[in-house]
Amino acid sequence: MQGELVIYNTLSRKKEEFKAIHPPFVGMYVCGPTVYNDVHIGNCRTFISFDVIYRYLLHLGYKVRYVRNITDVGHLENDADSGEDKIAKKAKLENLEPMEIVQKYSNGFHDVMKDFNNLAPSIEPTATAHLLEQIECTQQIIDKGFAYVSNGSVYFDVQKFAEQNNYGELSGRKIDELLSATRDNLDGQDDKKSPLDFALWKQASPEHIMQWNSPWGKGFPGWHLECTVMSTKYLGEQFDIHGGGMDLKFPHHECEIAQNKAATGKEPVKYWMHANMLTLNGEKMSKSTGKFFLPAQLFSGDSELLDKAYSPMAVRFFMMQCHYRSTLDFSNEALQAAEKGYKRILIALQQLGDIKGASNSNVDVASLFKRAYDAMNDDFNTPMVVAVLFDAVKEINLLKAGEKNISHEDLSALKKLFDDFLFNIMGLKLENADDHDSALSKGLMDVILELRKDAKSDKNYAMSDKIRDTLKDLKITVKDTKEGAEWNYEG
RNA sequence: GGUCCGGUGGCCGAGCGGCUAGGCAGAGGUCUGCAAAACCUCCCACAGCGGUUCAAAUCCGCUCCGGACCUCCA
Repeated sequence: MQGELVIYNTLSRKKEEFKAIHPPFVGMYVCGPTVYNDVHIGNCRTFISFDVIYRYLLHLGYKVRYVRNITDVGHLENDADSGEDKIAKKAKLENLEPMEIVQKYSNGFHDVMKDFNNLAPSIEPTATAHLLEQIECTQQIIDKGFAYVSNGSVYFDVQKFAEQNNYGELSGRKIDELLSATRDNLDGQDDKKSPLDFALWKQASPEHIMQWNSPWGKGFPGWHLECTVMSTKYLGEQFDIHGGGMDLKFPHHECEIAQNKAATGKEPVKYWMHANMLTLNGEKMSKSTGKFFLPAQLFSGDSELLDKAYSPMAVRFFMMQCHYRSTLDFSNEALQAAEKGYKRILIALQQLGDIKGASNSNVDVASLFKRAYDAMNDDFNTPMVVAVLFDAVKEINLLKAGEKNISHEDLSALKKLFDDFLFNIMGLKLENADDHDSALSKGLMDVILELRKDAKSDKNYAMSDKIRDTLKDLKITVKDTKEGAEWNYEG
């Protein structure tokens, strides 16, 4: 393979060499969305980040089972809240069945994932389809003595668990600190022994629509439980990678570990990975403040905060220019910069097809490959890969200008560099490719450019400029080069 | 309040002890009927103040500023 892959593990707070538990198989679980609303672009960043990770592992030859759940049980705002859950609320608002809400926003989520060219996960389990397993797991934790029944609900006994385990190992929290932080927040938590305890099963009030039978009465599962149950069901009690957004680290992932260890006594996950947030004016995108974009708004430009529309691939490329563990600030200026840069790569790539191989080569393609692999192996450093690709673009332009030579072998290797890293690993794809490549467009453009060429040789520049300007209005750019005129879409 | 991150050139962002990040924007030049593109050159950044070191954007301390989590959240 291509060097050693190193991954930053949140659990150890260090970069660690990646060693699959059962090579060549890799199990990866990523927390998916709760489908009570449209996913916004911040949500998408996490899934794009893990898509790249998934793609790279596949590229390295691993057989990856990628599980990403859909949370279709409506959870409460917090454990003290006894009213409706989010899905039920939304259902009432839109006058739909809760399961219609689930379907509607699941569909929307899938569409958006497709827009961004994310690969589908291997398994996409839903919480409601795993209620039996969740009830079993709850019972198991009760049997082990780490949970208690209280008034029709079941709570995880955090302090009991912490006597023998390090609760807080992932997020770096200490029980005492957590206790002091929540001291003045005790209202409505009478059922719990301690404010730190979290629900495994929650009793449903009669008006609560989404509820199921259980040994403890009618209710619904706690939020953290589904991921514990579905990850171990499909990936085993111990698996390689668990991912999610930074904001899930505590309490969600911490509770998952606790549930797993309480149930099986084993440390469930070898590498915990967390993708950082997308910010807007330096602050996390959030629905409550109204500071966020929906993908649809981004693609249409329909928002006061946007100067124009951006294509899904321009947005994806924009995200590739930042490391997944850093926050990324969203701005028109930054997005436009990414859009232009991406376009430059695509144009160079298109021209790569016209370059002829020579007998000798003074383009060091091997070193470009090495740098790209080194970057990916260093905890998926995509911004570095992008820098390498821009260096490759420069080489292409020099080749085109006849200032460098390349052998046939290196030429196909150079093409492979882009196929591998830009398309297969970073998951970019061509846009408008169909239009540009259609025989009709090509034929028409050939005719038009031929006419323009005639005008030019007659020194009828008024005519040739008119043709160029008119095409410009149609978002087709014509450039005169030594080899004749070239054309491109948009800009 | 507690815990934890981060402050890099006009903008976005890598780097994290010595070696050019990169993109976008800007300036000059080459080329060109003119444009555009491309290429060349320039724009020598690391919040502030101390310290460690032969050497610090990179390590340590303090100060200032921003953010995340501690409740549902990607």
